[in-house]
Amino acid sequence: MSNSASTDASIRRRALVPKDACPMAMAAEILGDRWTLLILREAFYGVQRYDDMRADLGAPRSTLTDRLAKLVEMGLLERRPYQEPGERAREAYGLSAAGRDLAVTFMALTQWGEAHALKGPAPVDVIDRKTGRPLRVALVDEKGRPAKIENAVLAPKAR
Amino acid sequence: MSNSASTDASIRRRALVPKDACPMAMAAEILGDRWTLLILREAFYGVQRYDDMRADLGAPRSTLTDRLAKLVEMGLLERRPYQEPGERAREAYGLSAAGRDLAVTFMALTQWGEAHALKGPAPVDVIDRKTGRPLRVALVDEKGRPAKIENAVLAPKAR
DNA sequence: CCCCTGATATTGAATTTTGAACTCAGGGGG
DNA sequence: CCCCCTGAGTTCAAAATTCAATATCAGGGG
Repeated sequence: MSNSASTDASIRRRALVPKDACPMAMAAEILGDRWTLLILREAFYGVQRYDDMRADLGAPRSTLTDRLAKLVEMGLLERRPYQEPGERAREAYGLSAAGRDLAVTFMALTQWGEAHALKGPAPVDVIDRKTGRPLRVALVDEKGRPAKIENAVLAPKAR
Repeated sequence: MSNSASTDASIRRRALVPKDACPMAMAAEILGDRWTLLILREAFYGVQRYDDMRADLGAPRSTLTDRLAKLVEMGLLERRPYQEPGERAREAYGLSAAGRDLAVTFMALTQWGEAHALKGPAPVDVIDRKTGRPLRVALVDEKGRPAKIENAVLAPKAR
């Protein structure tokens, strides 16, 4: 993936889209925090309770509380009341629709992490519940045909 | 995308993979920082010079220096000497192979950002240089056939 | 009443980030 | 020689955030 203006030999280059109008930059402002990413990971694994998240992540209490509140406020997580037998009512945290829409992103991150961080396969697969086949994230064109990342270039939208 | 053990009605749930063995968590440790994401975005837009990045991002100098050094150390960016006419030798920062492998992730993030942050289309497209067709990130099975995220479930790998 | 678990808040120390200023490095020009 | 310039990096102190330890609160049960 490269900028299609790369025939310009100058080393000086500014981003094609200013930060304030760039969806990628805006997403980075929301997601650019370690604990935020780790909490969303927990949510994708189906972990919903504060104490379970804390046990899995080793997050400081006030940091976890803060980030969960922010994720709820931003609309990525939602609070869900629950009550276990013999216990009082509490609230769990589940992915909202906007949060669930990050699934592909988190899968892509996982694929990258397998190659470059863990340097080996993850102990879990994502499979298609209907077909049983393993799934991954890839680049496709508008007809769903596979494409190669090496052929991908950025271009201003036709207007 | 859900955990395939979701037939278990208990609200108590721990992540299927411990944080230390999870490629997603490991990637989050590397990428879970606002400036890091914004700098990588710059790199994907082809921006390589310190001063261009600083102008685009408004990053404090010491923060930009720090993150660039870390990205080089982690192997996502590499330093490239350059010299403009009438100027001295300097160093630019370009994506390494590992950095380029984040392209799909950053495209996925962009797609999410379009829907949930910017709430409209980005002013640029990613297109296939060979076909001219716009490209996007999607879920596919191992034969490249499209799959639906709603059918995606996590499952332990067969062993 | 007490105990328990689980969620949130508080406090102070430690760490990180930031804005402002400074430094350094080469090339060019007078 | 000196000065200027741009660009990259450093330093410093103030501001902000994070973190560990502790405190508080909330219901259910005994």
